[in-house]
Amino acid sequence: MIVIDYKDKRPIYEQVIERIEQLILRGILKSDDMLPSVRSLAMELSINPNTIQRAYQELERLGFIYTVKGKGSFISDNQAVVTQRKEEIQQDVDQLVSKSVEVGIGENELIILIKGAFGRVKEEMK
Amino acid sequence: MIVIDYKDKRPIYEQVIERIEQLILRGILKSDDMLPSVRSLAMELSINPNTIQRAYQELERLGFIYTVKGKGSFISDNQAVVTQRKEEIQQDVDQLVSKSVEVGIGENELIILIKGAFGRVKEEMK
Amino acid sequence: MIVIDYKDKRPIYEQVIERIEQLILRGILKSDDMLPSVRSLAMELSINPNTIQRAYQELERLGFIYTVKGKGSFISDNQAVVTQRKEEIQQDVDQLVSKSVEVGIGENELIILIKGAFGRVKEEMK
Amino acid sequence: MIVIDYKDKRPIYEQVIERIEQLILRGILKSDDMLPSVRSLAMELSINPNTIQRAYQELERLGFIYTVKGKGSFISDNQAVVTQRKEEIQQDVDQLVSKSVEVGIGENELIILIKGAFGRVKEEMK
DNA sequence: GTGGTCTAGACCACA
DNA sequence: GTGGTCTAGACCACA
Repeated sequence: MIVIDYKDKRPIYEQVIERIEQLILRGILKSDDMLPSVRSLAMELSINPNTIQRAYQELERLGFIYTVKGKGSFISDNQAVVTQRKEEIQQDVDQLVSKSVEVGIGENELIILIKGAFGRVKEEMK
Repeated sequence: MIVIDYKDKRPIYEQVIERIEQLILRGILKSDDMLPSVRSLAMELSINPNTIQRAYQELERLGFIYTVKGKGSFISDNQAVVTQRKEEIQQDVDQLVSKSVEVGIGENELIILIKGAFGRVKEEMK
Repeated sequence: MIVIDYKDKRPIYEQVIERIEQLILRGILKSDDMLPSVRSLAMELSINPNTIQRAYQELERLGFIYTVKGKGSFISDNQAVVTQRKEEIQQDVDQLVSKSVEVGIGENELIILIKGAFGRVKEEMK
Repeated sequence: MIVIDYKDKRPIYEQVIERIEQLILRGILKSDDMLPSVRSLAMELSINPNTIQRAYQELERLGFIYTVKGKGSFISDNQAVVTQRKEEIQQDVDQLVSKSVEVGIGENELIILIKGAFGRVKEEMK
């Protein structure tokens, strides 16, 4: 389920986090589902256990998973990811608008770009 | 004109690049204007000349400035920055839309967020 | 495998880049092979790690290697080097022909020079 | 007659040398023609007299001009430039062939590229 | 004066 | 262990 792209510039632990968030978003991992153990996932992906450990710690800090000593790590609440992502999107929108204004792209022009991008996504889904 | 933010996580050389791009975008630096010399800017910002050197070399690679050995560095074409930024915006839009679709934000909802952000920008400018 | 020629006027980092490109071209370094670490290669060649670092970063920018933080640098695609070299050759040919025309060397005369050079290369290979 | 391109990466003195060589090759400057004085050319091009001085010294070293104290600098022999350029071309050909062999471009393929480039030059001249 | 390259060595994030 | 950034300072070519 989780794939590491070594040609991706981001650190591996970030990729692991994002992939797990995606699996939660898509409903593949649901509340109270158990995650693979640090060791088994590290083995499966052929990466250092420390890296998985770090990813899990970060996911716990974000409130997306919880850990029960001696039992393992579990998905805490799939809604939390949605909430956090929505906040990120709000920030992305603000940055995008600032950047657009800087180069003279106005509200209407940007909306056209947005509509175009949605059109493409819909095409792909067919 | 150029300010370094030590709380910013990005490397100093990247901040320098971005600040100079901004000065070009805003028309404060125009074609064939001479940039401060590597050494003088390093002194002014109290950072190492190598760091400025790296920023300038990157700006040259991007085509935003050109360098004449023994003379200095000069703004090459302020239009080049606009063009590159517009390409970045196109990419940002695509990413934003993908991310929105993932959490169930549709076209209309996203456009409302965009309009809101533009409204805020206009308020600030007043 | 990599040799620095201190009599060569070109900077060391450029020589390192070219040598690595050659090793890729000759198939000695293949896709996903790990390059020596910045530090170890620096030690081996008795040059500063920063200089190797610069060479590797340039190779990454050119798309010939990719880097995974904390893991190392790897050959990305040996075909990319061939493609880029072929573009260079096209440019070299154009320049050579312009230069030849300037001194009155025509098509047939230049082709004779080319054939002579190929003859010599074949001799060397025997 | 002489134009400096500040966006050219080569040092200014080299550009001056090349431009003068070109004027000789094209027969615009002929044997014993007087060159402009160091000072007047520096003024005309708005560059440092040291730079012109260096270019003239280099041209003298190459045997393309000669200097008479108190009189000025003169074209020595327009044939000398042709001879030197032909030697350069021989070297360029050797390098080009080596580079071609490295990427698997053979004699026939390279000749086709050469013919193509000559075709383009002829087109331009029409 | 200007930029370009390089050394020596430090500290950081990441695996 | 790995690469990434930065400092301090030297020496070079060029104008």
